[in-house]
Amino acid sequence: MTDAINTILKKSSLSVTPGRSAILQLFHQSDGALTHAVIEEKTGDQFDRVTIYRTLQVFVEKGLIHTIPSPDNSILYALCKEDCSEGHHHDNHIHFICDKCNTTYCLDHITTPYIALPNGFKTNQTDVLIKGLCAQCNL
Amino acid sequence: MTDAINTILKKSSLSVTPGRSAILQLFHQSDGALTHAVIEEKTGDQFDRVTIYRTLQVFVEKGLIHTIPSPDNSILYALCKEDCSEGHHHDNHIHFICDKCNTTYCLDHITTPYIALPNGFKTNQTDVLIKGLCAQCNL
DNA sequence: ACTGTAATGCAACTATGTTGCAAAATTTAT
DNA sequence: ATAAATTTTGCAACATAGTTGCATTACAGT
Repeated sequence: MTDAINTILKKSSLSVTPGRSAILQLFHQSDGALTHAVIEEKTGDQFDRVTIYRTLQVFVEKGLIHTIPSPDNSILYALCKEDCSEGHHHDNHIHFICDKCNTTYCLDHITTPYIALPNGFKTNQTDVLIKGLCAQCNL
Repeated sequence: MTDAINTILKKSSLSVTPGRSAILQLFHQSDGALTHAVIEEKTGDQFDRVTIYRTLQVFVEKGLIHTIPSPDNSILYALCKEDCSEGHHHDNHIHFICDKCNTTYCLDHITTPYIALPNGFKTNQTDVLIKGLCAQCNL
């Protein structure tokens, strides 16, 4: 497992450090998106706050994770899929936040719809954020 | 002008104070969404930071303004339209952020599309955030 | 104008995020 | 395997955002 994680890091030409391995592994182990605070907590305060911030920054730059605009304005980070490359994110999928359990899912297989804008407006990127109940909480 | 603003405040059963009038007027004068920092600046530091925070909170509660999830995670506030009522926002329109001038527009006349979710998922609210170039910057 | 209620400003505090720099760890080359 | 060069880390300090309690002040209704 750790080997696979480290291979990903090397592929992105990042040096392998305990912090980066742990954080990337965390992402691969979780369903949903993570906040800085959650990462700090789940890594058991082994790593400095600053290290986590910088690690997340680097991961975003290298196309390993992407940020999700959230309604309560805490930055969410989630794994990118294969087609995200360094510098350019293909982040055209839909994000779903459960009102009950507060988990954020990336619904990768659902792509954002085309939305016609008024004259003169040009779309670069479309983010869709749906709030509601997830399959687990909707039973 | 100020009279019209104060009438709105009274309709929402809010007491009329210089701060509330000024801030609500600011919203009615601007095209796009505003951040706390911008409001603080545009009111010329007449009002305490805390007062502005509390005013925005009250306006959101009363359905006068709504928050917009933004990609850079600064909280944006924008005027609600007629059909927003106390406690329940009908915030199903599209938000557009210009990459160049950074203005955020509420495209009220364009409603969010229906998006089919996986089995078990239930939609409560859909937010759409489009980034690109606005009519002014796309000339 | 007076009184009860609500809003304001101040101070202090928490949370979140950033920057510079020395120490430590990782990588690369030998 | 070792040493040099480069990166990363942790610490300290700082910057920005947002919250809370409380005394003072302003507002609304009579």
